[in-house]
Amino acid sequence: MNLKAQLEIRISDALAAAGAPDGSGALIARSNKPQFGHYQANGCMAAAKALKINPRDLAQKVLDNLDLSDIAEPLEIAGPGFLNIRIKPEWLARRLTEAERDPKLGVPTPEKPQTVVVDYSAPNLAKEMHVGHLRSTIIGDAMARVLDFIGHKVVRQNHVGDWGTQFGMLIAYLNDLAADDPQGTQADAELSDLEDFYRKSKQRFDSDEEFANTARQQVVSLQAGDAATLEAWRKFRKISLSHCSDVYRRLGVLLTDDDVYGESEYNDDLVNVIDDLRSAGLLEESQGAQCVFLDEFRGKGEDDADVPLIVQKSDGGYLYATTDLAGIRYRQTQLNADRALYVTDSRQGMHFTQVFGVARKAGFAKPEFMLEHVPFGMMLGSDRRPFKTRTGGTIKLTDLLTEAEQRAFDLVSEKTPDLDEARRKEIAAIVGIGAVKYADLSQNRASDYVFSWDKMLSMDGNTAPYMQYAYARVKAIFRKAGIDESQAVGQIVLTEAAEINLAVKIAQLPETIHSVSVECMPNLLCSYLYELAGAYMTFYEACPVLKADDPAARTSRLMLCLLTARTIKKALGLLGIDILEQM
RNA sequence: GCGCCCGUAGCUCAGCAGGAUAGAGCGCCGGUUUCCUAAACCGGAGGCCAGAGGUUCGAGUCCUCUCGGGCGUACCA
Repeated sequence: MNLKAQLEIRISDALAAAGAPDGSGALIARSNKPQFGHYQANGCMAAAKALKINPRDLAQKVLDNLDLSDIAEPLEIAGPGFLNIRIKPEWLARRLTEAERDPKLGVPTPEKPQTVVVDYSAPNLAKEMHVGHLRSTIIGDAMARVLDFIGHKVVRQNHVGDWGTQFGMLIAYLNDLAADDPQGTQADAELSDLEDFYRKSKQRFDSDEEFANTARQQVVSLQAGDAATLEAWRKFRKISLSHCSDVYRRLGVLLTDDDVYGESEYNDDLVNVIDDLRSAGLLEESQGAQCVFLDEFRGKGEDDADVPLIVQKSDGGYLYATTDLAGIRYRQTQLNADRALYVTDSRQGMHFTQVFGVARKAGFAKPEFMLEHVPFGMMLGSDRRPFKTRTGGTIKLTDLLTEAEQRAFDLVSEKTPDLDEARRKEIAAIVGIGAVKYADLSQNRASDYVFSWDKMLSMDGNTAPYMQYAYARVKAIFRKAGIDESQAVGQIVLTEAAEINLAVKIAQLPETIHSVSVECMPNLLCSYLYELAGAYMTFYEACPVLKADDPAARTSRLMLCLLTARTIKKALGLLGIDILEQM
C-alpha cells in the first residue's frame, strides 16, 4: 500500500476511536512547508466541528489512540488542529530497500485488477494524421502504460474513422488513377501523401459533377458490400494505416495494427443498436431522423429546443453516436471491460454525456461499467489561435516530428559538437520526440496549451530534456566510479536533510501513480518527476557521493542515486519517453 | 438563449477532496566552475488568484451574480 493511503487509514481509524463521526477522513495531504513535516492530516478540524468541540482537543485524543511510531516521528499538533507528520528515516530506508528489489519499484498490484479499455488516437483514415491527433495519442498512450504497469488489463482501442461518405470520393479518385495507370505506380505515388491525395480528390469532387456522382455511387456500393469497391477500400485503408504506423513508431507509441478496431467493425451491428433502442422504447422519430431524447437535454438547445442524440439520419445513414453505442456494448460484452476511457478533445463533452446516458438507459452499459470521457484542450500556436502552418494549413504530424528532431539535432550539435553525427542524430530523436510528448503531458490536459518549441526544448524547467539530462547526470556517477548498478547494494542510512527529502520523494512514486490512474492526469507524474529531480539536485550539491567521508555513506548514497535513476527511467517510461544513458 | 470549460506574477503554466506565509519556468537582477556532466546549481525582486456578494474556524479551491474569453448546442467526427 502506498504511504499516503497507509497514513490515511491509520489516522482515520484513530479519528474514529477518538469519537469522530463515521466517515471522517484523516484528509492526508503533502505538506507544503518543510516545517510542517512531510505530510499533514487536516481531518481533525472538520470532525471537531461536527462534534462541536475544540479541534486541538480532538487532535490530542486522536494522538492518544494512535501509534504511528513504526512510520513517523511523534506527531505534532499545530495551528488550529493540524497533525504534522514527519516520516522516520529508518522507515524510509526500509521502504527504499524493498523498492530497490522490486521491479515495480514498490507500486502495489491491485487486489482486483480491472479490464480497462483505453480508446485513443482514432485518426480519420481519409486523411493523414495531423496535430489534432497528437494529444489524444500521447495522453492515451501514457494512460495505457500507467494502467498496465499498475497491473490492470489494458485493451487499447484505436477507433479509426475508416467508414463514411468521404471514402466514396477517395475510392472514385483511386479508381480513376488506376484506370489510366494499370501498373498502379501513379496511384502509389499519390498515396504517399494522403493529405495531398485527399485535397485533390476533394477538388475534383467539388468541380466535376460527373465525378461527384461516381463518388456517391461508390458510397452506395461500399455500403452494399460490392466486392470491387470493398477491395479498393481495403487498399486505401491499408495504406492509410501504414502511414499511421509510421507515426506511431516515430512517436514511440504502443499502438499496433492489432489495436485498430475502427468504425467499420460495427457496421453489421448498427441496425441492432437501432432495433434495441426501439424495443427499449427510447427511440423517437423527429424531423425524419431517429433520435433518443434524454430528460437532461430537454429544452437545452437553441430556442429552448430539446437536444436529441441522433442515431440514424433521415436518409437512413448512421452517425458516430450509433457507432459509439455499438462500441460501448462491444466493450462490455466482448471485452468484459470494467472501465473505458475515451481520450478525445473537450469539444466532444456533450456527445459523450449523451452517448453514455443513452447507453445506461438502454442497458448497453451496466451501472458498474465506468465510462469516462478524458477530455483535453486544444493545441494553440504562439498567437493563441489554433496551431496551424504559417499559411493556415493543417500541420502534418510527420512534419512536426521531423521538425522536433531537427531542432533537437541543432541543439545537440551546439552543446556537444564533438560527438559524431550518427550519435547526435540518435540523441536528437530521443530528445526531440520526448520534448514534444512531455510538453503535452506536463500540462493539465483540461486547458488549451500553447505550443512552443523553445519552451519544450529548454533545459530549464519542467521539460523532457531537463529530465533526460538529470537522468544522465545520475548515471554519470556510476560511470565515473566504474561500478555497475548491481554493485550498489548495501544499507541505506539517511542522516542529512537532503537525503531524507530525496528518500521521501522516491517513496512517493506509488501514490503518484495511483492518482494518475484514477484521475487520468499524467501531468501529476510530470510534476512528481520535476520535484524528484529538484530533490536530487539538492542532494547532489549537498552530499558528495563518491567522495563521501565513510564507505557506508558512499554505499547508501549510491543506492539513492540508483533509485533516483530507476524512478526517473520508470516514470518517463510510463509517459512513453525514452532516456539516454549519456548526453 | 442554454450548456460545458477557462480567467492565478510582464509571459507560459502548477496548485492534488476547502487548510497554515499561493508555487514553478521564461524574462529581469545577483551569486556559484582547481569539486561526482555548467545542457547545471543557488539567491532576489515581482500577486487585491477577473470583479462583487455568500457559506465556513478557514476560500485561488464550494454557491450566486456580473464582466471577459474559448467551445458546443439535429442529421460531420
